[in-house]
Amino acid sequence: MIKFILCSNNIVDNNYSNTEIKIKDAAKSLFLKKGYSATTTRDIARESDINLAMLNYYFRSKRRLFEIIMFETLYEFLSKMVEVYNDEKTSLEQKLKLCSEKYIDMIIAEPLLPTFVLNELKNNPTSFLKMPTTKMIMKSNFVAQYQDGVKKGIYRKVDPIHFVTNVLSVIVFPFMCSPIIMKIENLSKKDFNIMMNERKKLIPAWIIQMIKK
Amino acid sequence: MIKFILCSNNIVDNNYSNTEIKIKDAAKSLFLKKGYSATTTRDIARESDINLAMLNYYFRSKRRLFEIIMFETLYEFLSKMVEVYNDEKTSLEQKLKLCSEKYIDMIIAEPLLPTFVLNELKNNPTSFLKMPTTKMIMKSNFVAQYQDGVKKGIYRKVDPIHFVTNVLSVIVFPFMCSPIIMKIENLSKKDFNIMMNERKKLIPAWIIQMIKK
DNA sequence: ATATGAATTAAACAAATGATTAATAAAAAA
DNA sequence: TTTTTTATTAATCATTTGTTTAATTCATAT
Repeated sequence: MIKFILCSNNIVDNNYSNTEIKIKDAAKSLFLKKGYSATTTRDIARESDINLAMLNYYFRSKRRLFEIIMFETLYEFLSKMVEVYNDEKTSLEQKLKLCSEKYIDMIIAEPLLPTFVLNELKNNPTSFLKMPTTKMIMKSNFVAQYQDGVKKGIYRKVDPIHFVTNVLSVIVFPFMCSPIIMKIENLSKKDFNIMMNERKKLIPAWIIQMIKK
Repeated sequence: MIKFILCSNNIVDNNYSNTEIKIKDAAKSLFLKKGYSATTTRDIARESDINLAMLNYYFRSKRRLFEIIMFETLYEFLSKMVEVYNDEKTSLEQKLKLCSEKYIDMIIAEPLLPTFVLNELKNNPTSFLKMPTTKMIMKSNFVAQYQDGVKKGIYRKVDPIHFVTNVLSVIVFPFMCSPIIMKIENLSKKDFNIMMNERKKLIPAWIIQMIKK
């Protein structure tokens, strides 16, 4: 029998088996590290310490297992993002600070995620299409507050998509370059994370300077 | 007999055969589109319209073919980058304008390159290690000019690695998000490129605002 | 024209891979 | 307990994949 769950650390009622989680956790780890094609079903079976046949028993195929993991990962990630963007109580500047902190923490916890997602997305943009949260970003309180600032003459006017793109760029891209940055600056993984943590304070200031008149 | 050449559009003396180029061009296109693992030798043979055995005849293995292509691609890309950074005649602000224009043009011409490189790099950082140009960026005229501006009190002081990272982030990252941006903004590929071309002018201004006191 | 080496081809090989099967063990329901 | 459903296992299948081989064609130099 095949069952569906959102993710291993989920609140929803779970009567799923233990091996099902073991498979998903191992598969997610391997997919993130090596990508879809380079990960074999035997890799997953070995890593999760289950019998190879169990993968097909629970998930029917490697492709389906991948799609479930991709969906859940995206959903979890985007949900957390939208959360900050839509907080009614915080100002734009507070949001910038909050999302820098939160996103950097999130990516430090799962540094392979951005490259993985953007890479797999390129071949199969449909996964993202299904995400309800995707389009919400441009209609978020965050964007509204920026546009409000433009109206009031506080901020320079520019298409909000540029604004949002810039914020995400300076937050996410450095992680995708981590191998390069670590190499040219001779940093350990720990050093690199310190550098990223520095950026939590720097990024909000940079963005404000970028948009302030 | 196996011969080595830098790239198909190279100046160096070429007595390489036609099929060798055909293989490399097809392989590069496929590797960029699907990644190393998802690309099969038969894919490459079909795309380049050569016999499967010719791949091993000229390049000995898929892995070696990939590494040659990766090296050449990186070399070409980084060379062009360093070129702008080290121009003695231009000011920092001019360099910002020039590199925005040049890099955006480069990536529009080969939009899959950044994601491909950063993704494959994650598994195999050695390819980048071999690049002589990598470390040069931090010792470039570009960085020196920024630090000079800091000394003169014109620019805010921050570790140059942050400065360089930010510039590259706002230039490159949007391309890596192109599927997402196109989706949430309902853009065609053409529209997206128009948006990227807009950024050629915007980015230098943003960066200056970011660093100027 | 002929001989020699390079280029090309079709066929095949061995290993890897996604998936299935049939038998067995464990758990749940009767 | 017995029966029935669910979970697990080892073995196997059919393709796919990277690579090689042996034969053949092509080009060039003698």
